[in-house]
Amino acid sequence: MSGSFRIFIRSLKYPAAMNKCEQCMVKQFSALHALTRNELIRLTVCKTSEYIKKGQVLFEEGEHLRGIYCIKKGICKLTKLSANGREHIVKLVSRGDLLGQRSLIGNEAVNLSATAVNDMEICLLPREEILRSFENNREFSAKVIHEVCHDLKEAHNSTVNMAQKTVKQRLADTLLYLYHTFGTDQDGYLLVQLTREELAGMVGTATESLIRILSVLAREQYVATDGKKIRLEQLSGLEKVTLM
Amino acid sequence: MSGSFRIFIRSLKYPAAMNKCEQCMVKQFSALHALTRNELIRLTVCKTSEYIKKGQVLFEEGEHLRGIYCIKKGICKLTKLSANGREHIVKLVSRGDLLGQRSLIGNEAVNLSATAVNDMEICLLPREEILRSFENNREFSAKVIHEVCHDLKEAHNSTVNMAQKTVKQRLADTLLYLYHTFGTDQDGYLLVQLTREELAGMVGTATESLIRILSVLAREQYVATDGKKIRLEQLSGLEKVTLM
DNA sequence: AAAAGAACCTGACAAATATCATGTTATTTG
DNA sequence: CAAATAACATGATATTTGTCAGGTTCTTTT
Repeated sequence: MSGSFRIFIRSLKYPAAMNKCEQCMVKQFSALHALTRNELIRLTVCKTSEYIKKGQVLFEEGEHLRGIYCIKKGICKLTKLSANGREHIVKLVSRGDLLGQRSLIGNEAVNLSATAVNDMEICLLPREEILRSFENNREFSAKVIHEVCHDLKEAHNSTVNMAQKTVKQRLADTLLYLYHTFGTDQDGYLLVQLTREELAGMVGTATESLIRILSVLAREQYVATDGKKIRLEQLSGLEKVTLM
Repeated sequence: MSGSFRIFIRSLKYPAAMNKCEQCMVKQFSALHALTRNELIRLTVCKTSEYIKKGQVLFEEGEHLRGIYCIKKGICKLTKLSANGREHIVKLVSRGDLLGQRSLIGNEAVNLSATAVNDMEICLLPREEILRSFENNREFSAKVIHEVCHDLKEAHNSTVNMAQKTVKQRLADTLLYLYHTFGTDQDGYLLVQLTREELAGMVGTATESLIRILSVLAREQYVATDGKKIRLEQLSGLEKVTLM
């Protein structure tokens, strides 16, 4: 009781309350949740916040990061340039996700490029500070490792899907993924709006092929499109498509 | 007869020297290298050794492992059954590699099946003991995590390759991988001998397609085949193929 | 509001890959 | 060793996907 009173007083004195890691709601979605109050306070003073415009690049394949990014707002695509010059989207990350843990832990250059899909708000948590918590806070490191392990599992699944499924199946997979991960607006349209080229980059196909097959799914009543907006009409039908 | 009797006596008195983790050379290739003498001694008493015949299954997708496997001898394929019933080979592991770290750390069922590609010798290091070292031995856990991070990077690369490269390019990749990872015999033939079906499972294609394209590479003088044996004739040529 | 550029779409065709059928050669097994 | 089985190989054909070329529509800029 008296504790929360003190906190209230302090937040009056330092009005930039929204920028304090201790009070940031976003951390509850990631390993940062395991950080202690002290660690968060230390982070607050050394982190930097950034606004990233849609289309802007956070970092590119081969760079060395200065820390890990915590996404407060917006969605970001992690891509890799293929030998034939196409941009393959390996993963989408959004509010609450961390970026760059693998490179930090592995002490390597990043393997993927990160580009904002819409306007973003992110914090850069410096390398040294995060590594310190990683060393000293067992719960934090366990969560980070857990996330990496989960990513690895997903990546293996994804590899097999790319190798064994048809474009139509992969598109159905991708649409269901977007639906379940990012949800829909009031009218049932997917909240993430990707260009056809980006969708093709996720599915792993040529843009023309993607457009064609999306319109096949529309003709078959599984989805409805309205410009860039896509609505899934028959989840069960799409799920059947993914299994052939 | 008297020989095996003596061995029997000795194994009672001095539990078979070759089976002591402290003296096992294989560990130098993996994170186990970081274990202390005491940890190794504890492992020696609780680990179990197994001989696995070619074709035998170590574990299957969905199982819960009782620990991690350390491969002393032989090669093992990690596979995943695709929706269309094909067996996709996600990775090959061999002498010195560990198996099941991800599942152990993530505390999940394994995502892949493991099958011996040739006769193997493995040790099962029980879950509790490994987890104890993982908790208490900083160097060990760091190495394990490092390995998982490396696997993740590889898996992402693999996903992009599956999505963006042609079968011919992927086959060239695979052959070069087998060459660099497992080497060749005196005559220059690849040491790992996979069936065409297994090769197809690595490349992610139909067996017939694999056979056809392998023979194209042979016709183009990049490789020479002699039954199951494959020799890479022009590394630089194959490397060019992988880049289109 | 016109112009420019990006995104979207479709047709025609080519290339890559899968599938089915069938035969041959190795390898394993009774 | 013969028989059975698995592995390998190739042709014919169907299907899937990519590429190129030409449009339309939407968005942004001037």
